[in-house]
Amino acid sequence: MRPLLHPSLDDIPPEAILHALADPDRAAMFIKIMTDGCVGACSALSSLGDRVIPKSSLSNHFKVLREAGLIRSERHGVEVRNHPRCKEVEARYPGLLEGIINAYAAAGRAPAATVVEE
Amino acid sequence: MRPLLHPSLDDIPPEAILHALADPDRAAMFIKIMTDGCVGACSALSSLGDRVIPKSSLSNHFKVLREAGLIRSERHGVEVRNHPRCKEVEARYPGLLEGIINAYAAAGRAPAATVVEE
DNA sequence: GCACTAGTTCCAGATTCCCGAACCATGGGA
DNA sequence: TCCCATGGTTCGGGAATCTGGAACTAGTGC
Repeated sequence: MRPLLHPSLDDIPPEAILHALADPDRAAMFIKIMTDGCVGACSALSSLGDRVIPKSSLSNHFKVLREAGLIRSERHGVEVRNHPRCKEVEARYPGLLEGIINAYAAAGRAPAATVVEE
Repeated sequence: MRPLLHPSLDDIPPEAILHALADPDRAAMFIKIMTDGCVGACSALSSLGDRVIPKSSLSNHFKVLREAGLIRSERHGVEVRNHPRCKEVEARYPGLLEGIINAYAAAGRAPAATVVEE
């Protein structure tokens, strides 16, 4: 089990964030992590509409979000807790997250949410 | 030669725009179209840094941008002119384009530019 | 008609994505 | 202590997507 990577926002190019959030499932996961403040991986499973996302896909989605600097994952015993890194992203790319989250909200796929709070 | 498609912004989900701009080449192309106001496909070829992008790839990139509602392409004789659809995008997804363009600018990959002007 | 330019389409190889199966790590019981 | 359940990761292979060269089309001028 290799350790969880958390690159600095300085090392993350814009396209990594765009690519991570260009997938509706990942975007939904991230929005949930953002609004809830903290989410365990499997807890997210049940909540993404009625579709069931396989564990391996979920795990991979979390990895993509993590390596795009969007979330921070910590192992707590047997489970992993995921926290948003909104403030850091906002500091590096002001307005980016807000624009994206609002876009999903405008498309009726996310609750309208204040972005920068963690 | 099939006709050029220009879907309404209402039919374009946020992920299509994110996906289109998640590619650095496409983003550079779009930023050039945006700042210049209008760009022919082959003119963009020479200007993307020192790398040479094959015509077929360019053509495909333009198609992706077009189908993401980001540009409007018109045939004028032998050449195609591409115009940005910033206003429409902004109306549908406020702040999205600005966030993305500023992010590329913050990463030193685009000139800082005012977004909504066409 | 012919040649030239601008761009598109086709297709095959490379790359990436998806997800089931197998695996690992931790925290309880019995 | 040994086992098992839980929560997650890794592996591997088929599907889907991306890339770019070659061939093609469409317009323009001679």
